[in-house]
Amino acid sequence: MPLQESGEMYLETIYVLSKESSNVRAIDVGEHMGYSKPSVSRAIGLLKAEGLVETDSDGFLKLTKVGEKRAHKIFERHTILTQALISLGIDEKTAADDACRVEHYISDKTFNAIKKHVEKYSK
Amino acid sequence: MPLQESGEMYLETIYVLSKESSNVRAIDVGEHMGYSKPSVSRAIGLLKAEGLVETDSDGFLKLTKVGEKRAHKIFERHTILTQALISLGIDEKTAADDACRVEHYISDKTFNAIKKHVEKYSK
DNA sequence: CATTATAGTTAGTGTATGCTAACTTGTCAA
DNA sequence: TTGACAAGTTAGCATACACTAACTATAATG
Repeated sequence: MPLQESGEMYLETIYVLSKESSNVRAIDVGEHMGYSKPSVSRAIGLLKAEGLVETDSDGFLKLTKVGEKRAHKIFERHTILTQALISLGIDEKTAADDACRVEHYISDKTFNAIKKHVEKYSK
Repeated sequence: MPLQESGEMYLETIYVLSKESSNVRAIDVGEHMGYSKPSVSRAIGLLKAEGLVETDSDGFLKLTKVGEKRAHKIFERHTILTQALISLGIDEKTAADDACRVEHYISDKTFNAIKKHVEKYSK
């Protein structure tokens, strides 16, 4: 099943927090996203049901192989889109905010084209 | 109140259909969007409550001044974004589809930067 | 060991937005 | 005039996703 924007954001957050620390809990996800514990609990339950996230033996959140791949893809969209917007002269904050929404809505075709464009320009 | 994606899409559809014919009814909006009559009825009720749409004496849908302005803005985003994506080499259909989603999520800053970029390139 | 704090879950609410079923209303043709 | 169709509305349902309140379970502290 394709994730909605909401699910993708939770997944991406777990991915980002996992890069900073390998001990990521639901509460950290909630704090980072500004959501309540029950919202996070429910969302992570759905991600687990999709086989994207697991809880390890110490109770920390881990992405599965599939989840990792999925999150990586979303995160790449985020960074490339942000970069693309910055290169158009947009301030970092606005670029990141807009990228964060747009990343969930564009097709692979469009993303790849933007990516190529960014790579060409950054050389 | 800021419209959600849904409301913006209804408004934009009324705007587009109004350019083709001045006799736009709810049923036409529904057919164009692929939505049922009750969904359209409810959505248009909300747009009326926001003062963006009215029914004229013959029962046809008309945008108010404010609604027209709002719709025009959304439609401009749609056309410019589509153009921007096409100029990146994306096929028309994909460009239009992606633009149609993205148009609701980017800030004015970002849109204006993209617009400038498109205008520079098309010269 | 009891108290307390922390993390997580369960239960139930609210909003947005789609749907079907069924009703109303108005027009037009036989 | 009646019958039927088209447009629109009302009522009620489903899903997604946020919330608060309140519970459980686990760990830390005195």
